Amino acid sequence: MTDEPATTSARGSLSREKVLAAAVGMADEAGGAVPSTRKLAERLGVRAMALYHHFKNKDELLDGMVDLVFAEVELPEPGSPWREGMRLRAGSMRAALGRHPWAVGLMDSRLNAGTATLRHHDAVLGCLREDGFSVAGAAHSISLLDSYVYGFAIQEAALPFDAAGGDDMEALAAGIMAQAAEAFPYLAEIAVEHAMRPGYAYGDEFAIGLDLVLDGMERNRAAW
Amino acid sequence: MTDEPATTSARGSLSREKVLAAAVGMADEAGGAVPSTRKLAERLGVRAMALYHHFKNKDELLDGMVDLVFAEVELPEPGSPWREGMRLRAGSMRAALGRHPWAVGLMDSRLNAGTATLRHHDAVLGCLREDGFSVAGAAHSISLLDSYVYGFAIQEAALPFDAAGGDDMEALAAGIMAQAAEAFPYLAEIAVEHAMRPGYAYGDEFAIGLDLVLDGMERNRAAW
DNA sequence: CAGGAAAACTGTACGGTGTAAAGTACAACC
DNA sequence: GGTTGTACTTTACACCGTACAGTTTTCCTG
Repeated sequence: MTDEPATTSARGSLSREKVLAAAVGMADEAGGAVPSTRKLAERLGVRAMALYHHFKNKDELLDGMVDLVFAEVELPEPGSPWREGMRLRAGSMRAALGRHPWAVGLMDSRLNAGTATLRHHDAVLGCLREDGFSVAGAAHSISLLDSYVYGFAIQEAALPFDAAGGDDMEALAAGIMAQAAEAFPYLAEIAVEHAMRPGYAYGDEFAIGLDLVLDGMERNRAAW
Repeated sequence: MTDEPATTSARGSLSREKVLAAAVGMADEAGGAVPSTRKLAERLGVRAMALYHHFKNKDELLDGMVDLVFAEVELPEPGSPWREGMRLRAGSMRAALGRHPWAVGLMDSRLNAGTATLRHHDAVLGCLREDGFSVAGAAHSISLLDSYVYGFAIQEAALPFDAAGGDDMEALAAGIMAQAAEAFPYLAEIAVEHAMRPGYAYGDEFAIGLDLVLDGMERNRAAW
């Protein structure tokens, strides 16, 4: 008379993939935070320590989650022009990090790259190499592009709640004003004349900076 | 009768500044991690809860630590040419983040900017505005530059131990090779022909990307 | 089919974290 | 002297990751 057929949990109910999917789902719901092992286990109808049968430790779980995010990023099609490829993957990466803001602070710090991560970097590199970039030029380009995309994602994720502009922005600006309006005249200026303007959305800056970077790459491609 | 504090841990031995200085020092020693409230208190010869008399909570302490890092960043001198100013502050910011790697993941996520932080941003903005950038152009430039500098710092901080190149790099490359040498040909190529070459140091990429960005700003300055 | 080994999951526990709440000692002012 | 306020301590709670030692369940072998 084992009392509960209610909450499933057959022996083989768990798996690396299911755990990762649940973890990503919970992190997405929570916004910026990865769930604790106990909460994650509870969601899966299991005790916390059961997770450790599929992951050596939490770090390994985070590695898997990050790899799942990389897997969502669209890669340049083989043979496509480098500029299109780079724009596609940069936009897609930003979108993925927007969907999974908890991943922004994790993408870089993972030491053990998963296969989706490696495939990702290999594809980006390949797109550049096959369209005329030297090895060194591709290295410069990747460093620059990754820095820009990650850095932008971080700043975007740090915005007060959403990047659509509006009341949050005004609240922030009001806070700055309150502290010292005249002490920081240029901050005040940009707040009033730029960030608080009706159609403003910080996200629009992404394409502007990206185009500038891509232009620079184009100009240096031959010399590098 | 102006008695001096005879006992080591006199009543007024603690202060906001001393706590912050100790916290930054401990974080620097530890490398990537901010100390716990208990460890920090122990270092200060005090119990953990004493800290809460000077900071509302740990987040406020982190705000203060980040502001201290911003205070270390050199600002463009008033009236200096924008390109020099931007190069100075970008390099100085990267250096500061190199000295305080624990700050890299914190700079952005702080909601309450301190006065050094506000002064920093105001000075950078001012340098651009006074040298011919429009409000919008300055906004584009700041977004781009900050994204690049933060993003680069993050990637640099995530490198296995130090950015000087050498054995760590080879170990990493060996790991990739072990996983799938021929599956990721471009990764293999760049590892062998670029990253593992004797004089290589990832830090050198910083100036390359920065110059490209500054060139782009120069080119767009009038149009923005 | 028996039985044993391996795999999957649980129970309990430990040392760590941030911090709420209440208590204690001391300084300064009425 | 008494009051009040400040600086600090004590204690406690809820939560975290995870080591370690069970307890099943499954599956392979004889």
